[in-house]
Amino acid sequence: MIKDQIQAIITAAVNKISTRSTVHIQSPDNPQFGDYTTNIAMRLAKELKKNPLQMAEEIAKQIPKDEIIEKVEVVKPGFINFWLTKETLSKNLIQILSNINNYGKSETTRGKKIIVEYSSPNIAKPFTIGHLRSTIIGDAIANLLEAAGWTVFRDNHLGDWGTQFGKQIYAIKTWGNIGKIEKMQQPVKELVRLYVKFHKEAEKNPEIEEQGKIWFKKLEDGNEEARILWQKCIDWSWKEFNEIYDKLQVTFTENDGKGYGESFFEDKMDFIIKELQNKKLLTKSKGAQIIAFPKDKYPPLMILKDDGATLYSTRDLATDKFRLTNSHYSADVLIINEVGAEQSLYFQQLFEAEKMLGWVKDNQRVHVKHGMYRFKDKKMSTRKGNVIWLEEVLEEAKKRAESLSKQHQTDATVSQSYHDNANIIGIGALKWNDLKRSANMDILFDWDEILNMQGNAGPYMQYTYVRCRSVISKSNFSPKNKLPRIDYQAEELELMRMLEKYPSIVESAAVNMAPNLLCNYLFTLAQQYNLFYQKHPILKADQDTKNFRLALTTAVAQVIKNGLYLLGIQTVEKM
RNA sequence: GCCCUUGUAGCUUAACGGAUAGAGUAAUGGCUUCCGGAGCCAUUGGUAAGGGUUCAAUUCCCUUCAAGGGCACCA
Repeated sequence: MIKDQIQAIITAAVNKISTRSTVHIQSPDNPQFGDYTTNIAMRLAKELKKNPLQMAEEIAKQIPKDEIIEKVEVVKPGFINFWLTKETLSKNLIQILSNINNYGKSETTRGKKIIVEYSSPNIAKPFTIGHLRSTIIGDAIANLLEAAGWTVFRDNHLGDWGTQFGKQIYAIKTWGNIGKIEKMQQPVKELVRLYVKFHKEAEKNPEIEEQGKIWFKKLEDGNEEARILWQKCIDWSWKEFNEIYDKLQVTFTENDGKGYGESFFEDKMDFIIKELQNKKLLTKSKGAQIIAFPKDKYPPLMILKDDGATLYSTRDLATDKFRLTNSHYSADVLIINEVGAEQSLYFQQLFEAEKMLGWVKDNQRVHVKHGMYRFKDKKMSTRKGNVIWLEEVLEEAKKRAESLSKQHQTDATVSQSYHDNANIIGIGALKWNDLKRSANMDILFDWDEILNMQGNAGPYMQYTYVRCRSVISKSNFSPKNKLPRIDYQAEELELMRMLEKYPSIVESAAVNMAPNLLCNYLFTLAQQYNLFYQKHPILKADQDTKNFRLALTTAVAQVIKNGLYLLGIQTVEKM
């Protein structure tokens, strides 16, 4: 990509003077400072004890004439700013038109393997707005990494094992009616009701809590009744999950698209315990088996309960062992978990344990954290039955998208296509809202907030795309491999400069695992296009100008569509 | 008690140690001959407080205050 070329040119120039510092280039926010800028002179000036401005001048002199650089400028404290030639921007536009999918891919990450684990809902628990974050963000990150050249494995670490099932089984046996649940439209709702009841009753009577543990032990020991009930819970849950993933258009690649749930590792844990014992990492404490960390870096991590039953940590270790040793992946595969920030400490413990085991190197395990949805007053909690079901949110999303169309509909066809697309637009609004901010921020649960349809919102992006398409469809424009030479308007030039940044934005969103970087970019691009659109006629312009503006519009549309696709957001052709 | 995260306009938020802190929303006032008003333009308004490091701090360090999360038999 062009950014790499600029970087190479400047690095070569700087190396003639000193090789002590690596050159970083960035795109300044303010266009008056050029397309790219570097602060290398100021950093070198310090090391070489020279005047930064002089240093900058010296470096600038070393920069050879190049066909992609129009102008080099040295500014105040010691910035060196670069402008691209119009030919470069124009050629770049043609590249976008010819093949957006391979446009500007980086070679540095090509083929590197990475496992992205996301969504990971729990069986027999509600698929809430909370799980939505992991699903949406994880999916977007996986897409971004793929676009940046990685080989991505998409895994869903289903919570289909654990003490909760002991509780669930006890609850179904005590207060539930299997035949009745079987016939229900939404069996999971009933399972959750029973789960909530369990916790209520357990507060009054601690004996019940014990029963939960006993039944999980039975399940682990292969008790037939326990196994049957457990399997039923899984089947009931999958019915619901499939519907949701379908609506959200989210998919997984591992284990035939179902992901490796915790129960897959049920028979792979003994091996882990043995390895831990052999490496003398297990300590007995209050009857349980724990990993203690040197110098109490972290609190101890429990591996086995006092009754010998496993915990999530045991299963997670088995999961990662599988990933690191299975030939499907590779020993240096990067593993990232998109999981809520409240599990930060746990993941630090887990990663530390894996390092102590000698399994992974630094930075091979990554926890991508996201903040939680919060109510103003109370906390969301499955145990207390205090949740927002995702289905409810998806329904509301659709309703809001529809009602907006009623307010503004101009004719019957627009309205009709709008209703057809209400789902896509509603879900787009929901996804965009989740992706547009840094993931680690908490989101206050508020319908108007999460289903925002105006301004910096999903529909704004989709609308801009639709309008681009509409303009194009009213002409018989088809992309050519040469653009007419015209005098660019300021808004046009700015759009061309922005378009050129797209590949490096995708790369940095991928590397930083931060889809919000792409959202920021796409929104600014759409704003810039809308500004241009209001100011300059396209179809009424003279032939050359019209062709150029149509090419520009097509490129913007391609980038928006491609960008939204990477975010997991669909576009529509009419709305 | 200890640990982690977060404090930016009324509200929701952006900013890779860099240049004049950028948006959305709400409020007010404008803009529909044209390609689509889910839009565009303008105005008002901001880095929690106090120190420090740096040529340069919203960003790094320290203190205080505030919010959220976590700290072994849940995940």
